[in-house]
Amino acid sequence: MAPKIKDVAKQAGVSVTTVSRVLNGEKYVKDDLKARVKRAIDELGYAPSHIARSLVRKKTNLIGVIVPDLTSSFYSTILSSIEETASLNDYNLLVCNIIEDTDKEFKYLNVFNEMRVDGIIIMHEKLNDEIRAFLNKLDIPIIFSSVRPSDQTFLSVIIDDYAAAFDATHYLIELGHQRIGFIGGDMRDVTSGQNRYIGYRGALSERNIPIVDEYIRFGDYKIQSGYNLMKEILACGTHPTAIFAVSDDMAVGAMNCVHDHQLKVPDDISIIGFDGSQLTELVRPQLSSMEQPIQDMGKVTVETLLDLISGDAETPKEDIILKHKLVVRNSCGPYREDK
Amino acid sequence: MAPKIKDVAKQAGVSVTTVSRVLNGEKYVKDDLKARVKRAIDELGYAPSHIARSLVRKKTNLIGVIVPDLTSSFYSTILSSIEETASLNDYNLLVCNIIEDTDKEFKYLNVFNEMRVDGIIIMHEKLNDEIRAFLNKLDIPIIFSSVRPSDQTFLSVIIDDYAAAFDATHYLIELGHQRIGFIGGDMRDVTSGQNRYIGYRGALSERNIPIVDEYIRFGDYKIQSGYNLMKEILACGTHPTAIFAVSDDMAVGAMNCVHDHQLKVPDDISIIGFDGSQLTELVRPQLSSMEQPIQDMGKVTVETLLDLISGDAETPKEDIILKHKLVVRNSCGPYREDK
DNA sequence: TTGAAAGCGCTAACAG
DNA sequence: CTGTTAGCGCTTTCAA
Repeated sequence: MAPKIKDVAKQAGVSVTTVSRVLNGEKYVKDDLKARVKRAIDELGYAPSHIARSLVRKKTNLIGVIVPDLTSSFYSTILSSIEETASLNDYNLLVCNIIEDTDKEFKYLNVFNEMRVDGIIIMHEKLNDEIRAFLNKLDIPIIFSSVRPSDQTFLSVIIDDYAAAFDATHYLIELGHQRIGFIGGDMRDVTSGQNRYIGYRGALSERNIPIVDEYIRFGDYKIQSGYNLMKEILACGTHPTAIFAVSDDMAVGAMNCVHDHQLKVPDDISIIGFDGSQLTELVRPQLSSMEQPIQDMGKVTVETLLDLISGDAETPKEDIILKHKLVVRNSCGPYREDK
Repeated sequence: MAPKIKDVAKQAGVSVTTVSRVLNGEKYVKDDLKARVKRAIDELGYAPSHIARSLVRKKTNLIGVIVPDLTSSFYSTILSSIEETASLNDYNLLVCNIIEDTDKEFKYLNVFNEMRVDGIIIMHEKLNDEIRAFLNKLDIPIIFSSVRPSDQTFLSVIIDDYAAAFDATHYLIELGHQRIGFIGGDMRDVTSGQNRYIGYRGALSERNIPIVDEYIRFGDYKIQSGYNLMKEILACGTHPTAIFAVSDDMAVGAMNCVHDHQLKVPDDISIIGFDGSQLTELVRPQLSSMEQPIQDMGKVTVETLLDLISGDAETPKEDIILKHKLVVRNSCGPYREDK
């Protein structure tokens, strides 16, 4: 059995209180006692039980994180940033990978509650009623990262998805494209689904470019989905000369589809992605993308959550909007007459 | 403050023991009491404290996981599988992303210890002396996944890296290639560094194909590294007609480099990767790869660790070797005279 | 400066 | 079947 504080006390010939004091770096301990305690700790290889500490301190230094898909380049990167920031602040991550599995999510939320985690980070916005109700009853600070659920009860760290989608589409228009297709997300998602779609339409409307329903498809943000939707779009009579996909994954899927149809990106079809994931630099041609500040998003999410946890007065009441940024690589070219 | 078991007991007019009993699904509780307790739990929105339970049960249902790089396709996939299996068995994951940061790893290992996690999964093999010593003193079950550290103290779930590398190289030879380059890993790593290298050499030797040092480079498994090493190899007078890269990431980097030099895969150079990560199907041409059973590896790792934790007699004393598998896609072609 | 003792929220003998 | 009670390993008054 691992040694306990009592064993250390005995070994050092002091009371447990004194041991506790040196453990917690308190001042009022004479140097010689402190030294004896430290030696005893070393000799016994003692490590304080975080469990016992949590019980009395009512603080676990645990953050529960709900990720939609660990294997996605976007989420794994943001998670990595979350982990880094948490670690820097002496917090640890309990991660749950829910793959569209609502039951699993609910179960984990319950576990987080029982674990008495200090805070919860959620990275998807498809909350069902059961979960929404549960979340509202929970008195654990909750923050959403990269998404905002439809009700405004919780704080979110996001970008302005409407503006970002608008700007991405605008970029394609500026390149001279008129037939611009849209590979969208889930319209049940406000931020990544609806807002990006509206932004796309907004940019076209502003220039009086007709909106062609045939060029517009919705999927699930994944590569395969991008591939399939692109296939449908290519089946249109005169297909678009440019595509705006609302995730890099979908954009890559679309690129692959174009490739498999013996067409060239960007010569035949320009494609712009969204997110700024690692994929952008990994594919050929490299993917231009409307990028979210992924690293920063993770960092800000954790820092804001920690403020929420510590009950800091300065904690923002409104969503935190980070800046998006167009990063041009090689997947978009000017419109060419002959195509 | 969240309600405690005592509150439930009072509300239901029973003792805390009875509440504890229905909480733990014990038999000897009369139905009417059971019903009253359940109602009280609902009314109060009571959730038992995992902290308190852990303290008395001496079991946390926590598994600490050390991942070298969360954003890597290989590790995020295996982590995803680990998470799934753990969740199925009511275990939760504490994840630590160490990015070649030994201090962070040491710190986390200490945290795992203080948290009294029930088991630890480690996915890298570069243990320094300090960490090795710490691990040996720890009396928490530890298992290595996808790697095996040089000393045999701990159990590993791996493939036969020598055989896999041999087979991959052999495949290229069968395609008629004689000038076969090698993009390797870190030679301090026994499994993914040394064994794969020896396997490569073994396959060449078997056919009496001379080993050309110029065609052999070592890196860090990442895309950028593969890119850079390929660049060096292409700078050789007569460059190889085929490349074996010991990670899919490096293989993709090499492919990109070939592409950026206006050469074609596989027409000019064949490339085979290693791992079987998601990247293989995402790039064009799709990458042939010597695949590890990633999903299964995560699953087996957790299941074996759980056996270790429960002290099952059947727990294997020797490393668990899973089967590798060559998956042919479009990145390797037959040797052509004209190239 | 130091220590004794109460208690964090729960489980598990041990009685009844 | 049900309740009393003693801890689990630590922090924290409160006294000394």
